[in-house]
Amino acid sequence: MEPVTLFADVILPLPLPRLYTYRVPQALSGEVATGKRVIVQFGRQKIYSALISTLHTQAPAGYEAKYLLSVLDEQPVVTESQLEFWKWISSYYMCTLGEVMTAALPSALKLQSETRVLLSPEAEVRHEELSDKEFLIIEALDVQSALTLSEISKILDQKTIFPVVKSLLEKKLVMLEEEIEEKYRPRKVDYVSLTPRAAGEDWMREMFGQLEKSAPRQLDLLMAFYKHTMQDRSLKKLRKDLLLKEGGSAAALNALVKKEVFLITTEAEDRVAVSGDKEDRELRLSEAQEQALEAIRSEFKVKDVVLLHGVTSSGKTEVYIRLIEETVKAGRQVLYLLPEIALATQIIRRLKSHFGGIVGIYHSRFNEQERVEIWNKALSAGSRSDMQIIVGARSSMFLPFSNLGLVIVDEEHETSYKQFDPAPRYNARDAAIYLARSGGAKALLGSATPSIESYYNAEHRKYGLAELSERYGNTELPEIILADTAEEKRKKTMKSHFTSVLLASIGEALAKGEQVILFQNRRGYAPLIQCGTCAWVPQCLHCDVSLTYHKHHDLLRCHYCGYHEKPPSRCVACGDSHIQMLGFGTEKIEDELALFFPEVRIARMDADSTRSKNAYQRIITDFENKETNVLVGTQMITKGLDFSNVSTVGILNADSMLSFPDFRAFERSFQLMIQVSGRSGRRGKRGKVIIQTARPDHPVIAHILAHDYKALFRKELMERNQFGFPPFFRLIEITLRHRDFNVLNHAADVFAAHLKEVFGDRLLGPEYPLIPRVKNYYLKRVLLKIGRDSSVVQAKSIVSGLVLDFKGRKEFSSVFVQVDVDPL
DNA sequence: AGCACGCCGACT
DNA sequence: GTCGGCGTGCTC
Repeated sequence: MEPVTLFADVILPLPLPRLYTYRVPQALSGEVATGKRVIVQFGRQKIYSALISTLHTQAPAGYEAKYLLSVLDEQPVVTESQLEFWKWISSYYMCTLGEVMTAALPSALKLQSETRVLLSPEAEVRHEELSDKEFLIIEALDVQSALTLSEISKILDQKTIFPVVKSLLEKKLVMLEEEIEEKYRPRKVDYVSLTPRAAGEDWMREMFGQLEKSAPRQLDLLMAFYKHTMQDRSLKKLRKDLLLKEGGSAAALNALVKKEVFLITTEAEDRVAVSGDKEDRELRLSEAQEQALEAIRSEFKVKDVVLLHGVTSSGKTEVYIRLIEETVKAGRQVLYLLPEIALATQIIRRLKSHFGGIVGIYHSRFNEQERVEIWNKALSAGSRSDMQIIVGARSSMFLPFSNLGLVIVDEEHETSYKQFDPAPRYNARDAAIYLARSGGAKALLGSATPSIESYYNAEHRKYGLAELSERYGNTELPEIILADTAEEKRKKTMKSHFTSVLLASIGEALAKGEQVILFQNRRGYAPLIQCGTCAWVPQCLHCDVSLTYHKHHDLLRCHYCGYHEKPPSRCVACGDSHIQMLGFGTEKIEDELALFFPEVRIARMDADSTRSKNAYQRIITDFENKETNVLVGTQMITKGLDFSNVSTVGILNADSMLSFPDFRAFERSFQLMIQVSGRSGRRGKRGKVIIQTARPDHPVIAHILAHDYKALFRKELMERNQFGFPPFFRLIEITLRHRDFNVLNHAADVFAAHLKEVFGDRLLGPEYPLIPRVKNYYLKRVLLKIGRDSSVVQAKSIVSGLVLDFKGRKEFSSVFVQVDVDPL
């Protein structure tokens, strides 16, 4: 029978809109399968690892397909249902499958070749025929057998190296090689065991005698080995490094290997081996928690998604643990999503102590090797009890689940669930719901301050709803006190950025040995420095933003591109030396507080102070252990932290949040303030929250005072309906980007005009965003509002078509078009 | 995303 | 004159 030729449509890890078709060589036709990685050549020389999306026998028309070079995997590394999920993300969030693949696969599974230049074996170098540059390369190749293109670029100190390489190729002096290598390497551990010969007692006795006389060090080593294997008879081998640590030298060990006493074997070892120790503490639910749990269970009978609205410190985690337990018992996997994993050590600790070794953690701070191991464990978890529970940040939803039973999205309102850059610009909360549905699993969203969208869905019975309105241990909700900054300014009772009310409360708490959290949603020292005479403000060279002053490094810094410069001693515009600082950030609060309370230990937690790997953990531990008394921080301190001794929380500037120019500003302000407030008061003691504001009668402040989420929800809903925002309308935001201001403006006008033809007044813009220039690119933006009654799918396909058309036009081909579905 | 081809300015 | 800059188009 004539064998049929197979063709594979593959996904390349590149932002390309289509799949590419390769011919499967007969020899590999038994090895290929959907979800396996293959090596392909793409373009003139580059080699990539691509992923097989589909196999078929349809030879492509119009071009000759290249052959696949090899198949990398024995078993698929991506499951069919994952591919399905990838396709959904790519169509819903309007990005390419390659972009999804790039985000989803650990990068150690994505391979790319590097071009290396080698000396040709038949090369006859005649130096007089070489240019200086060619000579430099040949000379370097004498020392080093191969050079990468970037190394050559360094040697020549120039970017364009191809002409030189090309000329060397033509002279047949060098050749090119594409090097690709598997990045994942299992960790190897050496073990020491006895050779079969050494197991015989007579032989061994003789050996002892010999060693005693001539090689005491070797004898010591042998004795150390015996000490362990005697203690535990089942032990046949010892880790080499541990054995050597007990005082043996490598030389002695090698000698014993040579004498055929010891045998060294190498085994692969897990990096992410999880300890199985769990504390089996019995989990006791309060009556309220039991009721919530029951509500969730009964809602799950009729709904796939349930929203758990539980006030701060109502003990949502215990409810989650129960549900996880039930799912695991039923033999299914659980995905527990957290907005930012680095901030969730407390929750992980609790899960680990309850479930032990079946909890796997996956997040961006793990190294590549560890991520591949977790990936592989999850792949095989269907059959084993490994990694039944995965805790992770948004990227963990891309792991290969085979039998997902429950997805928990904790703090579902958090904006960090949305990936902004690069594509795929997905919202992990929404994608998780799709993931759960498609796998027949349930999804549980939890929050003390649900997003308006989720609560709306719950009210309209799209989701089920469960409530937990009582704090655990019956602690009362904190007392909220308003401190009117406008009034205190008038009465001159304010000290810098602190009202007398706040200062008094801080002093009171500290005197009682209690801890204080201060929240200021702005990092740095002063967001603005300004010339007192001419109002000149230093700006970033690459972005249209003013620079923020950071006192610690004495630098003005751009929070968009990282540009920084020394602060000027006099005004650059008028030469006056009267430079003022306006506004304040966490750094300044920390500084000033030290003046009012010189004996108090203050810690600061923001993006600047947690840059190093363990800084975050250290700050938390110090605060937990009461090494520090006051914690000053940005929104970072609102996420998933439980402290038992905090009695007082201060919100330094509520107004800056409320006046943020965005339709979600009120929702976001409410969420942030309620969440920080929730950090105060524990163990039966009522906490206290001081909100500093110049607008004490602001409606959002009133909702916070009353702890009334539903009132905020109603009010917001009315506004959203009136102005055409989610949940009534879906948004698609399209940003155009170009180096040239005029090109950008023209492009934006043309682009918007096209969209307007179709969408009419549902299209807003083009407008400059808040920051109209970032990293030397000018930006312009249009916003598309799609009503609930019209088809989003259709709208998206129209937009995609227009974008493609637009990109095809020569004058605009250099304009970057970025589409963001459901932007935040 | 790379990477090659092709068209214009500052230098041997 | 060419070298080397970057804009444009293609990759199965």
